[in-house]
Amino acid sequence: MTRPEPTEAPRRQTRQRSAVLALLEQLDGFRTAQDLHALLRERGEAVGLATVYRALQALVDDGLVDVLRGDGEAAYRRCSPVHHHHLVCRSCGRTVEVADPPVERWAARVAAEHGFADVQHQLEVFGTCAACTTAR
Amino acid sequence: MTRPEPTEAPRRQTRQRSAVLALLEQLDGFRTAQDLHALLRERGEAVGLATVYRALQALVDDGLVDVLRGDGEAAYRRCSPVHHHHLVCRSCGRTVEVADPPVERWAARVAAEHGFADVQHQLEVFGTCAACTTAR
DNA sequence: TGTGTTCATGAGAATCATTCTCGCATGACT
DNA sequence: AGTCATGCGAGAATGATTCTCATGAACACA
Ligand SMILES: [Zn+2]
Ligand SMILES: [Zn+2]
Ligand SMILES: [Zn+2]
Ligand SMILES: [Zn+2]
Repeated sequence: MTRPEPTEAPRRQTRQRSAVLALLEQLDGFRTAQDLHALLRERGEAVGLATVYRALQALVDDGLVDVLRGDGEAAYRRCSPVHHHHLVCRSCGRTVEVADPPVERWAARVAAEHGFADVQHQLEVFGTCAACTTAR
Repeated sequence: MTRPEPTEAPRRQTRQRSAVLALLEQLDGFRTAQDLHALLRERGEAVGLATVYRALQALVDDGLVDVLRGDGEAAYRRCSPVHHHHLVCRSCGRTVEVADPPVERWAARVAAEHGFADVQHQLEVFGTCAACTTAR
């Protein structure tokens, strides 16, 4: 998924980056950069919007955060570093990480059958969680 | 995937919409709206950019075209109306439609296990096609 | 702890795809 | 042909993301 990164770029520890990561740790769903920016401001840990974007990008590069590109804006979530997919509530954003070994093999096989190399895949499942279903 | 559409909106046939669909029929990969707009202009079949976007949106609504949201811009491709996924060359855009019954069942099952309803999923496989691999 | 080098920050401008506005043109139907 | 709802196009507007660049802060080292 991520490249081998021969030159591990040094990452400087700052209040802002810590704040972004700490906030993500407390949330259990995907959130947009703008949402996170607003939340940080509410909590007094003000961080510039551009910096939020930069911090998120760095976290994504480091494999600590997953990004989901929906219709308009991208959403970010603190995730485990092992390969997995998501089951996302399209109403409240609540997310469950799910693994599926079969689809991993399937993707590799079907790609090989068609002569494709350097294969990646993306799989996301969307639905309405139990809480949101009963709440309506 | 698509909503029940109680009032099937009538779709008026115009030169522009026909041109967009005809162009898509000739291409075998995903193309952005801007690309299609440029191609139409080159071929003399000039169509306004806003109209290209509107035509594509209509085609998507009608299930004739699939849309792929990459990093920045959305890409469109004439596709068969039956449910399927894509194997896309990340270099030249060439695309193969692939079906995978197992993942359909898996998605439904894992969603149910977690209490999620009204489930959808999106699965795309990216790679470098044989032609692009040898060409480099 | 002081000092210098280097990278990070942030406010606002810039970018860029997409959508909206609105006056005019053109399909569909009688 | 006549009516009328729709579609068209040029340009403005929108909105998320990125860039600019002067200032501030981390970090390595003495
Ligand atoms: Zn929910
Ligand atoms: Zn996977
Ligand atoms: Zn290719
Ligand atoms: Zn499927």
